[in-house]
Amino acid sequence: MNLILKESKQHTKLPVVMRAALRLFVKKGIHGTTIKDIAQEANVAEGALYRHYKSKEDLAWDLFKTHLVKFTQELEKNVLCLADAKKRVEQFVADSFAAYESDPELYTYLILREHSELDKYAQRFAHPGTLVQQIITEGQKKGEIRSGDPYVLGSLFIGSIIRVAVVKMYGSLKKDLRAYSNEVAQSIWAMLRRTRSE
Amino acid sequence: MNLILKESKQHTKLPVVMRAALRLFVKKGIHGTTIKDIAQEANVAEGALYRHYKSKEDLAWDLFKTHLVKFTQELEKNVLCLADAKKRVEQFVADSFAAYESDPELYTYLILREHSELDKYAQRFAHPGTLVQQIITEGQKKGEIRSGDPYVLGSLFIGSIIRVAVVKMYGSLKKDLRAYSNEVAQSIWAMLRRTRSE
Amino acid sequence: MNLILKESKQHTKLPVVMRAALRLFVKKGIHGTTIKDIAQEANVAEGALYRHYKSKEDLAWDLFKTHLVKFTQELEKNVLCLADAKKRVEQFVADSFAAYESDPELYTYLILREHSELDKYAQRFAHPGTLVQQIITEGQKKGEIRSGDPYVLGSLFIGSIIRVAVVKMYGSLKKDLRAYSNEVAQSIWAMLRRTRSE
Amino acid sequence: MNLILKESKQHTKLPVVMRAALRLFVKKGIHGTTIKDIAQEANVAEGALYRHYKSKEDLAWDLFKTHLVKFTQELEKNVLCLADAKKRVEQFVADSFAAYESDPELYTYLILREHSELDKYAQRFAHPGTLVQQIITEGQKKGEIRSGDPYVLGSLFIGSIIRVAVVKMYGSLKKDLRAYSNEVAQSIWAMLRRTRSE
DNA sequence: CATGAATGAGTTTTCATTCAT
DNA sequence: CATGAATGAAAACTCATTCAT
Repeated sequence: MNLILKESKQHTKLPVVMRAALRLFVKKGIHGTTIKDIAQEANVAEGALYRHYKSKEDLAWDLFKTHLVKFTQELEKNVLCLADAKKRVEQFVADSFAAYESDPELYTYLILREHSELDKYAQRFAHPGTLVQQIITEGQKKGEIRSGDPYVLGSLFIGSIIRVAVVKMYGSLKKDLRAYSNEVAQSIWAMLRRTRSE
Repeated sequence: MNLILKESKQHTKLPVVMRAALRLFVKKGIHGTTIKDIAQEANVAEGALYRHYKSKEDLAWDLFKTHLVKFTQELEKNVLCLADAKKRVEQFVADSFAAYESDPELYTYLILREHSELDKYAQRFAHPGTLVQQIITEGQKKGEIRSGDPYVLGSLFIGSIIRVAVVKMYGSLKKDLRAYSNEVAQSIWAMLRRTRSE
Repeated sequence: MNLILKESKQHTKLPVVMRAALRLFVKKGIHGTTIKDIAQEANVAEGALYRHYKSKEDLAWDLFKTHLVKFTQELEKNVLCLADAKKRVEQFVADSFAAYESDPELYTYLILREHSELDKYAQRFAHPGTLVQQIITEGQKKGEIRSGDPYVLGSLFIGSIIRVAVVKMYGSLKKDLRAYSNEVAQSIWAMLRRTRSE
Repeated sequence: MNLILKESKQHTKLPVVMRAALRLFVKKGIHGTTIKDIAQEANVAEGALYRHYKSKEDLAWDLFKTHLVKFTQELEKNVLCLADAKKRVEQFVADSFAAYESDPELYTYLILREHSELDKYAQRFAHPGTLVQQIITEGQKKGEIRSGDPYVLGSLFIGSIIRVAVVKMYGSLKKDLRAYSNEVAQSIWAMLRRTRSE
């Protein structure tokens, strides 16, 4: 039986080695995690990892890319079918928080790594930031979203979401993130919407 | 002559070794930077670093702690003397962006703090998040800021600021961050302020 | 194949790395021996040592402790079954010299224990000195051994044995130490036994 | 004022740096003691040591040689003027213990180092072992001391003395060593003297 | 296909010694 | 002469990767 690709029982979808690596990457960082650490956590021999991943970096990158791409695609699918900018924001927030709660470890990894070594590679791929830019520029064209540098508006949008997840991760927020979806979406919308004064 | 603690010419205040380490930590990460790298960048021998820092981790942590504490204190000094919540938000944003522009390398380091260890220790020290909590809870008491979980509101507040800086750092924002202070502050305020409907 | 724990051919019982370390520790001292030295002497890579020993100190201490404990246990087994104090002394000396000749390198290491740290730890373990105290106090109770501070008598006992081994080690004694067992035992007994005058 | 050669106040005769080095050498071994350690203990700059000693090894060796030679000469002066073997043994023991008590740190150093790196150099110089050999061979010629390998007899003689000092050093003997002089000398003599049966 | 001991290059760290002040 | 920062060579130690079993 293939020990490496066997799906771990505790969560859906991640092979045991990926799960082990993920847990450790989140806890100690990619560089701070050794192959030996991963092998022990996964109850697998060190050498076995190399049958499936070219290197530790490969594993880290694969884990990052695969799930960021997947998440981005789901987000696009759910968001772009909506016409209304406000609805899009609400959907984006709801999906993001739902994704976080479906696998906090995984999304913590995607979020934390977003500011790091992996970032430079990430630029090449579709990621939620791209979708946010699209929501904003289309919303501005339609007069739903106020004028302003789309990167600034996008930062308020994405920064808010990321930070809520980070604070949850550090334990200051006790409830399931989905409980905050509406409040957060309304707040973000308050920052983005066109006001009378415009 | 003390080569290590001598202030580097290119920026205010940072000793040459700190400056070199900072530059490399931001570019390649703490783990990705070797002692040899730092020594070369600073034009000193490797061993010289150990006269001033117990280890590389010690240097990284010292760099982080010292400046985060300093920044937090300045922020508190400038913000808490203001009574009005809106003014406080404006001052907080303005100071944050001014700080970033005074030394983008340093503030990038403080923001990214890639090393998860740092976060753990960071909990023990005052940091801007604490101040944000204070602004929000005091504002709520005085009826200036809308009700809601202070950690959620704080996340929207701080997340927005951090993200703007990160996006600037990656090059998507071309202007000096101070040019965005007012816009960002107003956006954050739009989201925090008590609305008629309450 | 485990190169480290594989028993070396030249002597009984010691893994090759232990043997190599032992030889070098005796010749050049613990501090004077480098990991590289040991690795070369044992024909393994430097890194290989760390799979089995946490550090050089760990190896040195393990080598010391393991064999001192083992030697002490054998000594106790052979000595305490004898009732007569004189017989016990004879057995102690004979066993000590036999042990030395079975592996002069190893027993030289145990005797020299140059590393003062070792002594500190050594206090926690049973060692031949403890047995000597027992022989003396029991002998005094039974009137076989003269009165006097047991630590003084024990020093005469153990000091004599150690010194004979040291002198042999330095080359001044040519014969196998076992050839001197009887003479040394009788001499020690002459120092310990109760005399008429008491 | 010369800080290095200035005699320390706490004991007679040793310059402060020697005293500091001695204390540390005894506590942590020569290799375990760094120049920085010595400089701190002596309240002197690191570089200052090199004005008086070529190197740390030089200092260690100088400390060893000077005092071992001096002690040996005093011992010879006091012992060789006596004709009687028994008297010589008594004098030897008394002088040895008196020396130890006059400066336990120094004599501990001489004794401990006797089994170590310094030993190989020590062979070139007169040391107490040589005197012991002389006492024994002359005593055998005159029929005062029993026959037997002089190195064996010498080992019993010297080993006993050294061990008593070591045990005192480790704290098991509470009284001043001079209180044991007579007992130890008589014991050694009991073992060396010619018996009727010969 | 799994194992885990061994490798060895790369890193961190130490510290005796030098030397500018 | 004293100082102590700097040097740099030599250690100690780490760990991704390989490979014999």
